Order: sequence, then C-alpha cells, then structure tokens
Amino acid sequence: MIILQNQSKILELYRILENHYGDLKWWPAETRDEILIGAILTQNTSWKNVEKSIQRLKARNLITVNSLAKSNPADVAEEIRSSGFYNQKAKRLVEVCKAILSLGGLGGLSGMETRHLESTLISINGIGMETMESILCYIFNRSVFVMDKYTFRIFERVGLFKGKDRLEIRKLVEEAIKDNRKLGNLHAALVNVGKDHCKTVPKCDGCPLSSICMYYRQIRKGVSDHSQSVSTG
DNA sequence: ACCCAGGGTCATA
DNA sequence: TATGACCATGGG
Repeated sequence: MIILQNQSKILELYRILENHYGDLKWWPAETRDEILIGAILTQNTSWKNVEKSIQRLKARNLITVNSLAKSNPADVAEEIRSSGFYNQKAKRLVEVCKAILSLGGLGGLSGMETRHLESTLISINGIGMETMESILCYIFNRSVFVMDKYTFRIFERVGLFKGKDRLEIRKLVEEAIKDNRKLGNLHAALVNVGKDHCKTVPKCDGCPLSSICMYYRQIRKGVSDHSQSVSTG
C-alpha cells in the first residue's frame, strides 16, 4: 500500500468519505438563525441533546436572533437544559444575538469580507474558533474548514498533518479543497467517522478510512506479529 | 460508577 | 504558549 503525501492524502480521504456518505446536507437546520443557535448549543454537547432544546425553543418562538436578543437569559435557560451548561449558554445566546443585531444582523454581516467576518465573530464572547468556523462555512457559505476535536484526532490516527497544530491543518485543508460545499461535507463526514469509529477508544471495524489509516495498519501489524505496542502518533 | 459529547472563557505560570 | 478549573445534562 502506498503511503500518500499530505496533499494527495487529504484528497483521497475526501474522495473516500464522499463516496461512502454521499451528500450529508449539513448543517441540519431550517434557517440560518437556527444554525447559529445550534452551533452555540452544541458546544461540547451531543447533538441529540441539542435537538431537544431546539424543539423547545421553536415551541416558544425563541429560535430567531431577534427574539433571543429580547429574551431574559433565565427564561432561555429553562428551555435549553438538555444541552448542558445551560446558564452559560443561555447568556451566550442572548448576548451573541444582541451583538449580531448591533452589527446589522446576519444579513448585514453576509456582505463582509471573510477575514474581517472571522475577526468580527471571534471577538464576540461565546464564539470561539470552531463555532466561528461553523458559522462561516454553514451560514455564510465561505470556503472555511471546521477544525474540531474529532477531526484533529482522526487526522492524527490516519497519519495526516503530523505535528501540525489546528490552525496549520485548517490552512492546509483549505489549500487542498477550496469548494464550500465540499468543505462542509468533509466536516460532516468526519463528525460521523468520529462518532462511529474514532472516539478516544477506536472502533475500527467498518471504518471507511481504514484503507488509509496508519493506526489501523498498526493494529493489523500488531495482530499478525503478536505485538502489544500500538502507536497513535 | 466512570467517561464523554459536533467548545469556550478565564486565571495562572 | 500551555495547562487547569469551570460550566452541567444525558447516553454509553
């Protein structure tokens, strides 16, 4: 088996995932406002728990930037308990929505140049790197790659971008893949791989990336050699 | 009972 | 720059 260089390997990885998962249609939401709200609710929280919160917010007509900006954080907190960190997230939702309104709303921000938009969003309390990247990719359709914990772990295990930090990896991926739709699909697929196969305890059976995964190769070698050591890089 | 989830902020060294 | 504490519910 050929060991591919980073740039051709990321393209091969994308090809495999697209072939395996097809179009995953992320972000799962009906409106841009809902993407923003979901992006904050899902911070270190499973999507299943977020869905319950979103349904409750919808029932209260609190699923828009406008309505949340006018809300009391204590009232919002009551609807989003299932997402965890609910006091912190309720406050974040209200403050972030206020900040966005003061900047002209999502519509006003949509005309902003990408780098400027990045720095503007990242300066809002409650919006960190990954949340900012998700907003750029899925709300504003910019060619931005979302670097999350799963992605870092998967790249580490398959043997991509060894020794690079998150910022460098994101830059390299965006150089290799420039299409917004593909970058969004890539992140979505990597989250699925992470959930199904690449948590802290790996489950390599049936993983679509096993054919290009260094970790998987070590496992196989270990089995045939009766070796104990498995390096995660 | 323990670990983790589609992170981010803040204090500390 | 790089850890650590903290936020907190729900599923495995």
